Amino acid sequence: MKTPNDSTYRALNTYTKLMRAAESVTGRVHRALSAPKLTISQFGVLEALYHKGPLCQKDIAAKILKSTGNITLVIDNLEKQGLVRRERDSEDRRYITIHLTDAGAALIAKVFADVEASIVAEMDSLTDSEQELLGHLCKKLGLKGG
Amino acid sequence: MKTPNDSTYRALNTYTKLMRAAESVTGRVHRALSAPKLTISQFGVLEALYHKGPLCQKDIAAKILKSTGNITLVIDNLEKQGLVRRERDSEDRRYITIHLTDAGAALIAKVFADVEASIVAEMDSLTDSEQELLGHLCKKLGLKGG
DNA sequence: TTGATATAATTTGACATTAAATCATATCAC
DNA sequence: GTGATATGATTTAATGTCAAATTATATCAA
Repeated sequence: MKTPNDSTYRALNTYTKLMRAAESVTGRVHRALSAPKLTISQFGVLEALYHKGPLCQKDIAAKILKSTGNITLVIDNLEKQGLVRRERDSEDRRYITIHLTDAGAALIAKVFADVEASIVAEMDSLTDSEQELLGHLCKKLGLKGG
Repeated sequence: MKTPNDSTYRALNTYTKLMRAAESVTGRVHRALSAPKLTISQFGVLEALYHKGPLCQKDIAAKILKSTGNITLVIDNLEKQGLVRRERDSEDRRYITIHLTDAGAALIAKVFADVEASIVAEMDSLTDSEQELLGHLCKKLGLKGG
């Protein structure tokens, strides 16, 4: 027989497991960032530029789900390390386009490959069909609020 | 036929969906913390004290997976708000035991109930058996590294 | 007892994060 | 053109985060 308490218990339990799995997996995947001394946000910015080409800061912020004020600082730090450069748009001077430097491109190519390999290794504890199923359930869950 | 690329694609895809689901659900659950103006860490500390009783800072750090240096600051801010108080252990003066104040206990009881209700609401987009399945897959995934 | 070692908490320095305010530039309505 | 409004980037203030160094206290070994 199903009671409200059963449902509550099940929901809380599932939520906890989802969070633990996500933290545990990201924790291990992010180890690939420690050697090159990249923060997660820095990696996110480099990866966005690597896969999408030069972007303005607002678009980068939207891509990695951070505030624009934050991006300013993250770009500052990447620029200090010579991994990206800023270029003011001559058409609309409100925009600044961020480009990977050669060093930045080389670094992110290497690091992204490492991260990718590490994700594949993590997912290896599930069979193909389990992965499909997990993906399906996660999608259903994430869609809820929009 | 299965190729390495299929596997890689599937793994990356599953990983992305897992991360998006986790972020999306936590994002919505954590809205319950914005009205009482609690940060996630502050909530974690109050919740630990609420469910486990008074704890020393080292134990709190272990419980919410943060560094002890971090806990010092979070407790400072909670103390300023009158939600917790520090008490130096008279047996072993290296320890400081953190207690909820009456105000802190009242606040966390209310906020925890809200968070709990919001988790249940989130999980409502999955059936009971889907929740069981998701929990099972997450557990299997999280266990990988220890 | 004294010295080495261990442990809990704090401090420091660097970076991240957001919200809100501000600055510079662009665009739209008139 | 001028003024109102919108938009991209920056700054600021408050908090969080870690790693590493430091401080205070305790314990163990000789």
